[in-house]
Amino acid sequence: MARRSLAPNRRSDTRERILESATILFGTRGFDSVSLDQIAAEVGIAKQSLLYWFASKDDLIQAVLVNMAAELTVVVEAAIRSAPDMPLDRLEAVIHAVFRPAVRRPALLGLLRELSRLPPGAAEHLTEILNPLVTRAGTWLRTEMQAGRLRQGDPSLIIALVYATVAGIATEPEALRVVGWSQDVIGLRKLRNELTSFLRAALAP
Amino acid sequence: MARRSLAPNRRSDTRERILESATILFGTRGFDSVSLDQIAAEVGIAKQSLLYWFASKDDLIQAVLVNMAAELTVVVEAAIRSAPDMPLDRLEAVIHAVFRPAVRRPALLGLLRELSRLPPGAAEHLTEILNPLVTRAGTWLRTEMQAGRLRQGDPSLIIALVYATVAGIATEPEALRVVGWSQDVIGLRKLRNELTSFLRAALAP
DNA sequence: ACGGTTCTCTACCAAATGGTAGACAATCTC
DNA sequence: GAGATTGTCTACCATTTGGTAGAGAACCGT
Repeated sequence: MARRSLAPNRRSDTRERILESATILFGTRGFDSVSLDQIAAEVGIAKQSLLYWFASKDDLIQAVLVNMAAELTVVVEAAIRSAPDMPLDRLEAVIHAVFRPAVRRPALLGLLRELSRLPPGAAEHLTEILNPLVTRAGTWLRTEMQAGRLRQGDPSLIIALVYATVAGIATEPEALRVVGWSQDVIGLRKLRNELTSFLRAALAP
Repeated sequence: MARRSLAPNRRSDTRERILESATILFGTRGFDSVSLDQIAAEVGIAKQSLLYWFASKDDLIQAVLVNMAAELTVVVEAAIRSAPDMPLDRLEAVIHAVFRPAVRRPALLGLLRELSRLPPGAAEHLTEILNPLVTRAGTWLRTEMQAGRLRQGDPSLIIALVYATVAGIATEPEALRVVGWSQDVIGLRKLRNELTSFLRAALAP
């Protein structure tokens, strides 16, 4: 076995490799559908090595979720900071920023969806992490609405609607396949443009 | 056991009770996360009685999916037929019709989402059933766009976007909870109104 | 009344699952 | 160089899973 010949110690990156594989598998197939053996096989280690880094499957799930939340917030915050001031343009910038990682790594938003399936309380930690982002978006929407630069509406529900649209598009390739969409470069650009047009129209005053 | 005292024969409705429980469980928690034992327990029968009606778990899944597709098409077709002629009003009528079953039985749209998780090919049958509905919606959108009564865009992707929005809202109570939404009568009405406003704005010319 | 059909059940089973115990080797500390 | 630490592994284990075999009760047609 190739791995055997490597020095096993010395600051192994095993933990991160496990997180990466687990993110993809959990995000695309769901927590219950993916076994520790599968993840270990994907990484190329024994299950017990995995359990050395994460004491239990629940531990691994938590770590994967925290990781994903951090990654998402980084992407979104960066996009917000370097975005133009007009709300619709800013929205489009964020979508542009999120679109590539979202479509190329559907697991990220897929994990967010999996939250509903976690035993109640297990997602508390996550919502705490994501809450600042959500409340910031809420107040921002509110002020822009009052300034007449966005359509009037309930900011909280608007957030949920935008999220549902983006997450749905990113995580349900099957639905896109049914309507005859092709996942190539052209298709991706068309999809992104249609998504931004859709949301611009939905939010324009 | 109470059930024991009933006559076991005589046109039992066991099959439908199994389908109903399986729909709810599969739709809300996913296929892999629900065991036959759980479904049987929910129905109040032994697992082997379940396996008498459905030869395997895959059989049960297929039956549940076909059932769901039929139910959805009935609701949608009925709403379309008894709807006004202007496209935005018609859309709103369909949403009104779908909204109650969708939110009160998230399992229906949840099942649709689960399709992505099925082994490739297992969903073929379903897409065949739903395809007529999708293509009809596509041609309808196209003609309305040409008549200038809807915003221009790619009809197929518009369908996917609308579906993503509705399905996401209906199947992710967790996301709504995060933005502080409450699932009571008032909340439901507010959500429905916001959803229709959102989609009207997104599709208006 | 009685043989076949329908329906539900108990008793198992092999495979997969999450997890424990502990051996063993490379490395670090001193 | 000795001993502790770190990281990976093999060998198990109890439980759960989807599924089989087959018994037996209630009903049906004749």
